[in-house]
Amino acid sequence: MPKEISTEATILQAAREEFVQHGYAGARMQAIADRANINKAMLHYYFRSKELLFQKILSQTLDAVATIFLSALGSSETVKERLHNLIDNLIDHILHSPETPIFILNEIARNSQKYQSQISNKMKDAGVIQNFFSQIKLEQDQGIMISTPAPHIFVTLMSLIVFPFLAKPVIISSFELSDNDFEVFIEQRKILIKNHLEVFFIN
Amino acid sequence: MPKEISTEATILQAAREEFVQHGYAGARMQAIADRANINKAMLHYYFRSKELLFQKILSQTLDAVATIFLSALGSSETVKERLHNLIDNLIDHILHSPETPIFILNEIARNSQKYQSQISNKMKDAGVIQNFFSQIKLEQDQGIMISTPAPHIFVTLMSLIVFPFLAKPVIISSFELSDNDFEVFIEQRKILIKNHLEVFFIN
DNA sequence: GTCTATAAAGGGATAGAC
DNA sequence: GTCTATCCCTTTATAGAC
Repeated sequence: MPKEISTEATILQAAREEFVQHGYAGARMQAIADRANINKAMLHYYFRSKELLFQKILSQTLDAVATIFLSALGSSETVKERLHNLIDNLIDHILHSPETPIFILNEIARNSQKYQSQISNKMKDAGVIQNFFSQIKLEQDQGIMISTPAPHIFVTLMSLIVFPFLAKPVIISSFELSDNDFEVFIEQRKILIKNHLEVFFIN
Repeated sequence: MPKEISTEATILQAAREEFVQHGYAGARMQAIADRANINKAMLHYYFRSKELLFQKILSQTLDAVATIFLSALGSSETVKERLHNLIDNLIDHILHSPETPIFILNEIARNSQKYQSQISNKMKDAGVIQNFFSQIKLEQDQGIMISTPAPHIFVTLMSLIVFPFLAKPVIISSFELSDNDFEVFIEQRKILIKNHLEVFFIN
């Protein structure tokens, strides 16, 4: 059944664009239908309601991010190597779909109790974060890393990686950058962030 | 006319909470009226429309933030002193109304062309940022600071300050913090961020 | 599976009495 | 200034023909 899959995929892509751009409340089923070149009735035929369609999109988005965290932090490399992987892979992912961060943070900030479990499940999956934090503790005990608490290290890293995308419109406007300039700016930050992380390591 | 001012102020406070929590599209005039213990008609009596009421709130919010930037970055102190002021004052302001960042970034991200001018005007007011960037260039020439481009320094700082508030729901959930734990976490970051900034200075 | 037409509810805005 | 009632457009969702 190639036709059905194609239609469903088209809808999902259209819905992703609409939800990500306008948020749940601002998204319009009519707009999704227009983007997908079908009519509204088809949306309800494939996905029962706006809410269910949204859940699908959010779930997909969280899965994609979780996969990156899992593969970067869940390896058996050193902390520094894992962090460098996370920097490169997460930034590349967000460069490819730049609205991911604001989409995730927004809908969670506005409806935390509702999506709390989804986030927790995906992120805590296989206990990767806990495992990673143990590795940090280990390297701190070995004198390879300084003793900053792991949550602070992690939040610092995420701040440096994610914030520029959240503030993209302000950055572009303030520094008068084109979209291409912005990508260059972000590429430069990969190196800058890695340099920053050196403060957590001895030597 | 003490009564009118009080009612207007009550509405503004109620509107701020509703808009900040749900965004423009998700906010409901009925909900604002309920929060203010009045009826919908009164909202339209004091502020003609939802759009105008929203503009008032956004404008107030941007003004408050702009004032902090102006006073911190516009002084005649060294770059380091100005940055330390910005860290302390901005974090204190956001601690007091934690939804400020997501409110600003969101509505701008989703409607950049519309509020572009507002942001630019407030932020570029009196050319404070440009003046501050000149001071950075000066201290770099004097060998006090390393030669990282000013925009990167600025974005790095803003990332470290603002991101944790944007990700608050995720942070609270991931590290199982209470609201009070979170405030402690943020207070710790004031020092941590200042330490981080040392990488931009010689010695 | 796909369409048109329409039901049903939501939500911003106003009229008009007091 | 404040309230009730109501207008009317928007938007989600469904019925039913093809």
